Amino acid sequence: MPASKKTTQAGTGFDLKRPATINDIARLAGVSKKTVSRIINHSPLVRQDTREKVEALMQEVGYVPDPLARGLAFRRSFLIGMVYDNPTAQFIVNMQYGALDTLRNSGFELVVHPCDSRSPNYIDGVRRFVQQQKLHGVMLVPRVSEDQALADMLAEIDVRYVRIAAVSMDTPERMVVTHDHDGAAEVADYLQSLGHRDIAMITGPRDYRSSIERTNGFISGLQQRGIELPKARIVEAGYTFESGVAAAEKLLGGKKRPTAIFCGNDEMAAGVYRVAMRAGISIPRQLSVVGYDDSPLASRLWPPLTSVRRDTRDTGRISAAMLLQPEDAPRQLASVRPHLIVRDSCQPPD
Amino acid sequence: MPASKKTTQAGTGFDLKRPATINDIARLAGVSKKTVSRIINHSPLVRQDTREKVEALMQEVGYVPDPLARGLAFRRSFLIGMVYDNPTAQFIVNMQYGALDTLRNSGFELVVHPCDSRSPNYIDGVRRFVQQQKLHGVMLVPRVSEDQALADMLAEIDVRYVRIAAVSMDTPERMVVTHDHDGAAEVADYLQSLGHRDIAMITGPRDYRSSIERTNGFISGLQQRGIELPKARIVEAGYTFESGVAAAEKLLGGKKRPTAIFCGNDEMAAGVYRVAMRAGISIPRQLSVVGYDDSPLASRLWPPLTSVRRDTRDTGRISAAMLLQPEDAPRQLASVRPHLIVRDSCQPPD
DNA sequence: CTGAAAGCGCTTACAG
DNA sequence: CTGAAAGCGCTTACAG
Repeated sequence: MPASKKTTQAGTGFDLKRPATINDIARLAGVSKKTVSRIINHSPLVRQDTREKVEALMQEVGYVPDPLARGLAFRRSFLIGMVYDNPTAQFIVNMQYGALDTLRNSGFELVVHPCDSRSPNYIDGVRRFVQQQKLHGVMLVPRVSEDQALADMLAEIDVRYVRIAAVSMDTPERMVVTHDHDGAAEVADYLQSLGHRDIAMITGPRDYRSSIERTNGFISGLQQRGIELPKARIVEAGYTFESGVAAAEKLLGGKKRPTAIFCGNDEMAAGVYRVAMRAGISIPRQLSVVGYDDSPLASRLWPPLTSVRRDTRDTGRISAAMLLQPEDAPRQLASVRPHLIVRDSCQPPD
Repeated sequence: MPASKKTTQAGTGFDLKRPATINDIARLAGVSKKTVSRIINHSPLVRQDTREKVEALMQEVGYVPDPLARGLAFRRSFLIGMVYDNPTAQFIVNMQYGALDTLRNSGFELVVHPCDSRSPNYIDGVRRFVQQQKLHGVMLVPRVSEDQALADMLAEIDVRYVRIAAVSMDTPERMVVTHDHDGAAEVADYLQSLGHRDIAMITGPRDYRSSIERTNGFISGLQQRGIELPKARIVEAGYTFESGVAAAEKLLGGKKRPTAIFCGNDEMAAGVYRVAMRAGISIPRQLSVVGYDDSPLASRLWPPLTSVRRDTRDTGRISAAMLLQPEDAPRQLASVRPHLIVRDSCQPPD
């Protein structure tokens, strides 16, 4: 079956079986292909009426420039890469949706590249990916976004990138900052306002910047309200459900239990729920719990989990938009702010 | 900063700043570029020693053919598209991981394309995506995989595709079948073996093939064991948590409650948990529950949910592999079989 | 088994 | 503001 074109090409007497090329447009419009090229690339060096005539023709014929040919000539493809190392599924998918929101109808497409940042040569893998595909730009999602060696490599091969991270760690035009410090501080505020004084925290791994920021934000938020978070009340875990279970067992197995626990993400909060359930500790009556991420899991749990929402889709949108901006665009750091979603997992202590 | 090559190119005296091209290889090897091209494309028409010499050189220089140039000449890119319409995040992500498992080091990359199959012109959107990018092939994930109009469009524009679906609905080389009927039948077996007789089901939407197969598989599985599933015990929902809640309220609000409920997916099972929790109905003591998907949610819930696992990552792997096979490869239908994962959400009825 | 010529559909560099 | 020539890095079609 031959490739066929649905578009009616009435008026031009033009009805090829194959897709139109820049040559067809040039011939039909009676201009050189260079002029058509200028119009494709939004060069200002085209007379207004010429531009309009050619654009009308392209519309009518359904002409779209071939990204492979353009990519070959430009020495750069029309692909945006998204590089990440195993965040939760919902986070990845939201980031992809967000990026695609801005890529849609831009002529760019999204190529996904999960990788294992603990593997010794993962940076080489990313380099091959970027260079072979001649990517137009790369989105770096936590936690690979925090790897300075990766960023250095990308700078060295001269490819644009955007890093999504809890705090700024690069030039402004390369950063989207998620302010995890503030999200955690808001939790501190909230728990204090409910009257909690003996509070604990289950943190993510200490080599994740998000984890450091959430921990420090929580500690300093409490401090500002006159509450100390003793070392013994801070347990490090691995951002996973299972590690949350283990951490909760430590915190809830002692003689004196905290009245509230803040978890570095929802998965670990689910671990706290599990332990509380098994131990017959009632949430929120005997124990208040707060998570971070506001994943779907938060509202599936019982009682529904109070959690810090991050607008991941929006983060993806913004990141992709930064990569599409012209090189000489005003360079400013982008921000996405977290905010607390209150559900039923907290109440004042007895 | 100039693009740089890390690879040492000792021995050849070859050390360009730019990546090597087919011309460099040809010149250095003392053969024509056509011969190099033959080697790249694994043509048999090359003498063994020529091949070895050139391949060694390519290795040494770190030469990789430019996919943009190859794509332009072939009139087909080295991109695989994945088209889907809003399944759960974990399902999408696993499918992507699976596809990337087989694409890794193949020279192909994965381009993602979520879409809204209820939108009137979504098929047009997919067509533009496929044609503009000159995709090498397309993976169709449920439920868009069930849309015959979409498949027809792809066949018409002559692009390879693979449909992932509950049953075969296309030529064998275009199908990966997930046998949802059998998965549901296994649940029927299991519940019957526990002694349940008054059983209910919450189904997905009736216009999803997966939903139809799971429902029919469950009904006929029960029938084979001598158990009828009355119409009143079948409630249709929307594969979402909220719709699961609503369906569970219907089933659990009546005078005589079923002793077991099979849900078309885990999200709806979580809805049953929610209603049972609120109504003080104990799972599994007073009510057994089974889900489908074996999502992470299944093991986060309390009690952990018995569910049907589908090997989604494997499905992705197989689907991508089918798209990479040569056109003339043996064409046979691929299968992925579901199986029941027993946890703590079921027990014999009182 | 190997190669010289032409072409894929665009853009860059230069000229006017 | 517009265009003719050369080139991006490959493959196809043809010839030997």
